[in-house]
Amino acid sequence: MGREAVLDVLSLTEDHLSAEDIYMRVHETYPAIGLTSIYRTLDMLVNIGLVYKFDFGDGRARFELAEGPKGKDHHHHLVCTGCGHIVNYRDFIDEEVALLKKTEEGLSKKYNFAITNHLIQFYGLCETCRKK
Amino acid sequence: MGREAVLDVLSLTEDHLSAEDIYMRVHETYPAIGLTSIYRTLDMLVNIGLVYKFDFGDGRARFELAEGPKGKDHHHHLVCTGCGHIVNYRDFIDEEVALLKKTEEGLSKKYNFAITNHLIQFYGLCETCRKK
DNA sequence: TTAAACAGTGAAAATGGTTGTCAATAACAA
DNA sequence: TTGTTATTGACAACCATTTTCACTGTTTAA
Repeated sequence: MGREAVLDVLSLTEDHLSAEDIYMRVHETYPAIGLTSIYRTLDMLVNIGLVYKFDFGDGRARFELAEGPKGKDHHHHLVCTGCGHIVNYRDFIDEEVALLKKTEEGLSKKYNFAITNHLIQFYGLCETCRKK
Repeated sequence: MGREAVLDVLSLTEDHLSAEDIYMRVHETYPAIGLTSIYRTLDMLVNIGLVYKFDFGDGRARFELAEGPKGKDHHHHLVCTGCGHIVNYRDFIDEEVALLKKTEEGLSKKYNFAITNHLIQFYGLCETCRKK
């Protein structure tokens, strides 16, 4: 089963890998694996909450390990619309999360939603792309 | 030119239309239009900032009119992962935006980004989907 | 032990939103 | 008119993802 292999690959990087990125890395140590299984495994990992699936607008889904039990590694994203580079930032998170929690409660009540997740992303141009 | 037609369609709804949704609606009053032109026009409108492009995870891009000059209609999204229903909420926005602005400044400085945009979405289950 | 039911797998084909190509036409300039 | 350029839509190509399906190994039941 490739579950372990996929989790290993994801735990070794800060990058946001696409399904094919993951496939290629797993393939190195486990050449029998097929792309289909990668998709299947990712789908399953996302469903049980071990992996997050993101869409940064470049036409392919990207994956990252969900943070541990205490939410230690929680972060948000800063996306360069020029080159696609993504920064995981962990500053400001505390304030953001506090506000989000408050907002979440208000929204839950008003719109009768059971909120399970949130997404915060900033878009802009990184230093390099700004100079072009 | 379909620019006006596309903007008209978008200004008449609170929904988040896909390219094909827009195509069908424009087609009613402008049957000569082709889907290619819709994509081209949307691309252009997104580039000049008149339209926002979103991805809510259902495999197709969705579009909405950018808010007016004073940002009067600014809102964030509440997405039901069960049925895909999207709520535009305008409550809590003031606090959120204030914090975002502050965060934006910090991130800009620290990571040397020229931030142009942000995205906030909450995910969960709407009342109907929760009962299933 | 044997056979049937079942779960897991990868290759290949299918799907479907989006993009690219290209010829036709319109708009404009010389 | 003639040449140049910009817009357009039909259609083909693209490509990430999903579906199908045959094949395998494993468990279950008798």
